[in-house]
Amino acid sequence: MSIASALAICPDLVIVDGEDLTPFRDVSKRLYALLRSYSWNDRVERLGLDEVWMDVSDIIEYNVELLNRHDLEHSWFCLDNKDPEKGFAFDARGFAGQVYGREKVGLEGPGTGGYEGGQAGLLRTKLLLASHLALHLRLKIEEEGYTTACGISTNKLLAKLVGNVNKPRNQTTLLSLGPDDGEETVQRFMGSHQLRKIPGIGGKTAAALSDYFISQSKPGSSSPPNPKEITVDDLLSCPGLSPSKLDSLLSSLSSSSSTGTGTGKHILSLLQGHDPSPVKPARSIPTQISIEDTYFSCPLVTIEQIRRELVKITGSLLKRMKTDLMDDDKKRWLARPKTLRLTTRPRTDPKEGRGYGYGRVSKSQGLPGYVFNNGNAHGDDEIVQRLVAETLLPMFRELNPLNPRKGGKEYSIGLLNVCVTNMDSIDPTTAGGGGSGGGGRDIKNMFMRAREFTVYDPEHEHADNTGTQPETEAELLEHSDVDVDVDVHAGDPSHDPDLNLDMSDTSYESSNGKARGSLKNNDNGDPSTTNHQQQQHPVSTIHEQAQAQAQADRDTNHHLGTNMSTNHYYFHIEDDDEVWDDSPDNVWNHNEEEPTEEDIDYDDLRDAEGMSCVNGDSDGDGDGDGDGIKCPLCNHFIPLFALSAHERFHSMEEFEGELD
DNA sequence: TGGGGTCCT
DNA sequence: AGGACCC
Repeated sequence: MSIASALAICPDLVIVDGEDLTPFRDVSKRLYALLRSYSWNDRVERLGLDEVWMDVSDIIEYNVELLNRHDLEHSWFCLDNKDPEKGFAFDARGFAGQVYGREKVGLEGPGTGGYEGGQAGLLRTKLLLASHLALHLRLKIEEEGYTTACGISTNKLLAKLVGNVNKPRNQTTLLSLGPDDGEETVQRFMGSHQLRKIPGIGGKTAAALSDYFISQSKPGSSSPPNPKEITVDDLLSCPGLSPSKLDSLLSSLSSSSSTGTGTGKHILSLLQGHDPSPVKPARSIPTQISIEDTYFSCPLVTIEQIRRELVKITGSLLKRMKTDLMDDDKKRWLARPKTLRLTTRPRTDPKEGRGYGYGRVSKSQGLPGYVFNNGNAHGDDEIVQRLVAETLLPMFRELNPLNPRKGGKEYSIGLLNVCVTNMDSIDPTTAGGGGSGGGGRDIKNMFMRAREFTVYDPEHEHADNTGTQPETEAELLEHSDVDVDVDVHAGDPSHDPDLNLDMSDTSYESSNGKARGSLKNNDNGDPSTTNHQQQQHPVSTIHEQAQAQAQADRDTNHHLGTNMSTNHYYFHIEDDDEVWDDSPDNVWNHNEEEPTEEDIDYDDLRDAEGMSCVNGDSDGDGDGDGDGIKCPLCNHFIPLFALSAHERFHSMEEFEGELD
């Protein structure tokens, strides 16, 4: 819903100008640092503010060796290969959390493909260990006051997707266990997804694929397929499907996908659950920093308006540069962007709304060196003014050469974005000036928040081929004529012991049934996850926590019926899942006593620096998206940025005696 | 409809 | 410089 239509519905709505994402970034940073501190290989990749993949295959392999199959119940998971005491006890007879595929069985018992069950057994063992590691990490994050969801699998794609299966505050391991089972499980899992749900297949690609499916299925049969509901299975059932066919289908898209796709071949392998992309090593320096503002409902028309906005934006940008590109003391730049980019979106006619990025145009230029001159007494203001006057405004005029159709000398600008990029990075550990005192072993200056995680085995990275048989020479010659083989018959999964743990954020359920939005476990005394117990009984408690949590999840699901969302508060949730259906009951359980205003702690709702949110866009087409909560008082969806304003709104109501 | 990001042409 | 993808 646009702000304009929100205002139409609710004229009293107070709109707060400009979201400040700083609090989100800070939390993100903290949790990312936490996760990173557990990694042995620093392969900890983030996506957005709230997702992380971790490649933990090294940790898993180490711990496979440690397993004592004669006493699985009392296993020890070692978190530090130099300190055997660092770790946690767990029960290796079963998986932690939920499992997709086969029954939920552990390493013992008949027909489990058990501990010594060959390659499949080994993979199962690794996945099982990863599930326990995932639980451990998730509990650590809960100690910080946040909840997560997590997927565990053998590559990033699968881990991310399977993390959605038991969405709120839970984890799921995708059991893909070898030639006899693995591919079946993976294909069954993948096949059930709508095309658009596959990461890497975005709106354009999904539309093209759907069109193709519809064109193919038309002659024969039945009901008119809804493009959005076409599944991977549907598409794969098209007889004529081949990589080259897909290539031509997608050729009109100038480029495809971020996963390095673009080719039909790649898309096909995605559809089969293959994803050779490695978890990228943690990066301390972003490749780009940008600040933008939109003026959708009230386009900027005068050059003076534009100048003022550019000053605001540039001021924030300089601040961001200092927090993200300087060392802790703000003494030294760790990286200097070399390029400055200005992007605008001339407001187009209402009809032309089409793409989300429609009409964006940009210009790049060198970033003047004076930007890095610090220590100025007047602060940044001079720098900002100068940059706007000397660089940004001229760029703007180039971008918007003449006055638009207004007839006069007016602009009509719906968006401004200022970006610094092309980082010239100064390696902190080798930088001349520096801290002799201690190598940069401090990771606290990283960003991140918690969400996805992965684990895989770099050693097998070359066997990219989950997609294509590692067919020796055929592989080498492959590029000569790529298409023919549609049946990218997966390689032997047991060949591919990559583990991929995907941790994704979820929700927080108020533990006492009272609708308080507190994020902190410690605040509301949730007994199952307190620090205290964990320290007192490290061995038994984590397992108990797992059990308790699993039981709690079952209870929750049970008494809530099929709708897991009731009476949950969601804190930063994924974009595309069905958890939210926007019906009012989703957030507020009418069976619960209606809260009075005193019961509602807006600080808590906002807590975590505003991490609370509700997913709005479940169809993934970009509409209705936005983070926020449903107000317990009026049941309206309140975007995060408007939360405090909304709170004020109710206080005013109360003040005026209109409430009640 | 928002305020960011990444990678690939 | 722009497009496609991600949150």
